[in-house]
Amino acid sequence: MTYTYQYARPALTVDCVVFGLDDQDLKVLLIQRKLKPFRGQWAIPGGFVNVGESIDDAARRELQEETGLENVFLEQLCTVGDPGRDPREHVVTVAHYALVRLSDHRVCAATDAAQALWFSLDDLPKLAFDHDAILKMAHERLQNKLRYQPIGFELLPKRFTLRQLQELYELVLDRELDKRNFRKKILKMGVLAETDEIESDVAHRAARLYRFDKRNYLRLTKQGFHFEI
Amino acid sequence: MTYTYQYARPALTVDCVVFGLDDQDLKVLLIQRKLKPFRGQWAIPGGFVNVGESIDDAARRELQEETGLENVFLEQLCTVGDPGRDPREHVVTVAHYALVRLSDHRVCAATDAAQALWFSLDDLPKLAFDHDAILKMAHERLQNKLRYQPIGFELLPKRFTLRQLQELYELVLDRELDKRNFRKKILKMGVLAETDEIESDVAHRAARLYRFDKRNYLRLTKQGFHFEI
DNA sequence: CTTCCTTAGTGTACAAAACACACTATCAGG
DNA sequence: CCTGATAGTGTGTTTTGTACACTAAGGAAG
Repeated sequence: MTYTYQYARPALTVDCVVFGLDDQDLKVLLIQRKLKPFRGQWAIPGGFVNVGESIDDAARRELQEETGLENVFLEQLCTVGDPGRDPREHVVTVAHYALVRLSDHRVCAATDAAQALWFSLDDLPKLAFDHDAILKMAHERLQNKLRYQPIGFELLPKRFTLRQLQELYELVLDRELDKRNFRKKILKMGVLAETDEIESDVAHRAARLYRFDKRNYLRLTKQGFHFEI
Repeated sequence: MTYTYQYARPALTVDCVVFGLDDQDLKVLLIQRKLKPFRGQWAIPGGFVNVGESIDDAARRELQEETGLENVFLEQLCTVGDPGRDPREHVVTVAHYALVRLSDHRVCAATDAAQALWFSLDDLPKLAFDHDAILKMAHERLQNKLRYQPIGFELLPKRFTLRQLQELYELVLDRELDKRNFRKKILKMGVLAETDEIESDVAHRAARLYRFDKRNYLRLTKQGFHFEI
């Protein structure tokens, strides 16, 4: 079965840069390509958009098929379509980025890919296509967006300590933050809810666990509140 | 001549929301469609991406063909591809937004469109496709981006008064700003260069003309400076 | 030439937010 | 019960934001 059109069409794909936080290291999930071109090389997960499928659906489907990930934070990044970026033909891709709780998604099945592995951001292999450029854009977007949108929580367990949250910000923004000022600021916002639990299995005083109070965040946002670290 | 593929492909288009500032009113450039579907209805300019053409090139080409505009500020907005958005078939579009100096581009030729006209944002006609949603997104993006990127200058003449600049911000952000605080803030940034000209043809004291000092802005940015109103 | 009208251009006091900084409390483990 | 490690807390200083009103300049009209 083939499909014929009056004019030539670029192929359309979706790709997804998946970030995860692993014991104080920001990682990216890469897959090893099973098929040509760039067979055997590492790449960010992605694939072709089906006709009749929305862009968002396609991105989630491909992510699921290639890495097993579902129900994650996923957002569009940008669309790149330089004619030479795929050696086969003109392929336009809608790049996305995703944030996952590594604690929830320890294992990564890989049906369409040879394997899927987490890589530290400063120890990346050579990537297929222009995926290094896409990854760089995704990282910059994450750094920017983290400052003025409460998306960092997507990288942490549902319940986290203030220290974990601070370390996340220090890691992604790449600068140290003052502990007291950080706590003051984030607590005053009113977007964190104290839980009645404390952390366990630590060889020192256990810290209180908090959760992101999304309901209250949305309420505040409607009143003109603007999240910012 | 036809083109045949092994799998069905969505069609790929680019669209562009063009903003212009006309004597203290933010306007959008719309074209009246010559062809089906939505023939005769108003739409934002756009068209199909050619194979072998980058997304940015396609957007600029379509903008030129349908409105005559060239060398304008143009940036990607987002990509939408819900299957039902075009009645003919599955069409994915990469939406853009552009900012133009109305003073420089008074006339708007229209080769591919029946006509092109500027509409005030609060007096829009019914739009073809999902262009109302795209336009809304573009407007929100403009409002947000204007605050932390020096893109407002793209809407003003090359040389402008501080009052014009302030009015632009008041208009787009939809709130009043204090004159003295605004001038203090923007001048202290060091991204404006005083020219030796003053405005003419005004029935009151003429104001000094400034220009955006892009070179200095880039220099400051490298040193960690962050533009913000 | 004088007056009127309209906008240009300027500074200060107060409030709020950001920032720098160090000690005591708690808990597990040996 | 001592050690080691992190939790948790407040204050003073600096910087930034905000509110606010008058004089200067120049064209228009008489």
